Amino acid sequence: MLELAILGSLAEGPLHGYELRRRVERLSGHTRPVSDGSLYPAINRLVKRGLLSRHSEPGAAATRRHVLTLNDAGREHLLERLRDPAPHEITDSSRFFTVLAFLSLLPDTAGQHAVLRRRLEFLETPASFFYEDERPLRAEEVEDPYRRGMLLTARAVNRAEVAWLREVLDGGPDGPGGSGS
Amino acid sequence: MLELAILGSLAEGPLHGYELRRRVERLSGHTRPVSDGSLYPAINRLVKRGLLSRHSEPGAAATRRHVLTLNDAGREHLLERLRDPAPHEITDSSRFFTVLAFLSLLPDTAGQHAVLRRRLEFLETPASFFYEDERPLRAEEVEDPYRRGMLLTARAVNRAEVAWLREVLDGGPDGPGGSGS
DNA sequence: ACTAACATGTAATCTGTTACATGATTGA
DNA sequence: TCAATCATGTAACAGATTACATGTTAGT
Repeated sequence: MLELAILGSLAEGPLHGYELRRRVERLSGHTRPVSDGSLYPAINRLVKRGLLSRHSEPGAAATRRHVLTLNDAGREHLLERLRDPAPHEITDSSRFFTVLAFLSLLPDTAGQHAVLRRRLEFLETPASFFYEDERPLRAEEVEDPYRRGMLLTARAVNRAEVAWLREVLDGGPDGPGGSGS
Repeated sequence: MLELAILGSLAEGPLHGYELRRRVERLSGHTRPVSDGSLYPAINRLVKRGLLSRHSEPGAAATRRHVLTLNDAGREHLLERLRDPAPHEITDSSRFFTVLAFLSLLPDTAGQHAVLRRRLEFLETPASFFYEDERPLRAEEVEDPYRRGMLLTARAVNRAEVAWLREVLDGGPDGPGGSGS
């Protein structure tokens, strides 16, 4: 996931590691710090795979900087990942949000909407959080007050995201269905 | 985090691994599968640390079962973790929800509310998601439609959880402040 | 002199995933 | 007989964290 965030952040322009870290942290609202020990090895993996180019530059205020550029192979790889996210990138909210942050990079609205539809479908699937033994769980039947809170919060989250997705997909100002699938 | 979920699930009664997996998966609304490769090693770590006791039992329909029991040391460890969660267990929603699922195990309302207050304080802290360069980010100024969606969804989530926390902490039917701190 | 921000890395360790490996019972 | 469910584990690998390690520049 860090790798996707790195590739996406570099799609907007070259950055060096230190600045890249800030961009990636901003994606999570600065709630998930990115450590040196995960950032630099991730960068090196991407360079080794030929997705990023690295060239040195005299540091602005300190040691030499390594400016990272997303090359053609990297851009292609990024677009493929965005176009066809893995199941857990649809299912896990924090991963999905990383995909969403860069979804505009896909050149066609149809491709963007296809991803949003997968998320919507997941959110509307019975059998997850709100379901217990094949039937919907009602807040009143959860005796534990904190588990009730989990349920209420999860419902609110679900409703808000579903409403937004529906609006974008067929109620938005661009007209229903976007470019279609 | 898996370990906390295991300890918490066993606090309600002894279980064998296979059943335990289902309980743990239920906590995430069945959106995060727990693999054998994470479950059994985690159980073994907890047994090795002396937090769980394991005794064999003839399997109901298959191989022998290993019934796991949370022992005194395990219960004590669990209560300590619930009473004083690590920073990222307050900050990271999915981790916080795991804590929340078992928070009722803390014997005093004051201790429970202290944890909820930490979460509330975090959610109300400016400088996270909604903030950019020291000032609140407004949805209208986010040009990217998907990033705008992230912001709107995140706000809705935040509002719902803050409302629930405030209600529990000082507007709930138990009266303001619980047992106080 | 010291601290913060800039700047990049490695090593040990932890936690998790996927794939591999085994084996019994129940129902179609 | 074949698939599903029950039941438990290991091995290889991936990814992240913390701590360690180094070095500059700017401000107090």
